[in-house]
Amino acid sequence: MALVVSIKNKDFFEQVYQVVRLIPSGRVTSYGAIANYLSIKSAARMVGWAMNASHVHLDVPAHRVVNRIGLLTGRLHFETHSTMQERLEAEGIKVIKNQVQSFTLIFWDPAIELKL
DNA sequence: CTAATGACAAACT
DNA sequence: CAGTTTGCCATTA
Repeated sequence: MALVVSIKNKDFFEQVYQVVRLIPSGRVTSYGAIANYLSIKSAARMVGWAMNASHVHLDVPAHRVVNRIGLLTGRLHFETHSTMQERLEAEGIKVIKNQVQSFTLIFWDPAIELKL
């Protein structure tokens, strides 16, 4: 299409999508954790950027990705401002005021879960 | 190439 | 403790 975004950027985004797809149901992770796993720890913003483009990648459960304190900062980018929370609650994750409850308990760190 | 932006994060005031 | 500033790095204009 017209918005095929240049040509090669996929490389970076694909890695982000791959990790996000591996997030188990009922678990969440943070942008920074994913960035860290991809060896770009200081570029957590890039992960969020990839999520923004993930709208065409329906396999990417972007709702399981929140910021470092478990806040659903990306909810505004979903279909509605409540889609993200509803999907999380559908997986058994309690969300109050856009904040994931027991965040540290359901936090899924790829650097740890996917380590060799 | 320069400047601006962004679904973050850590440091600072 | 809440709000502001800076760093980070890829993408876009």
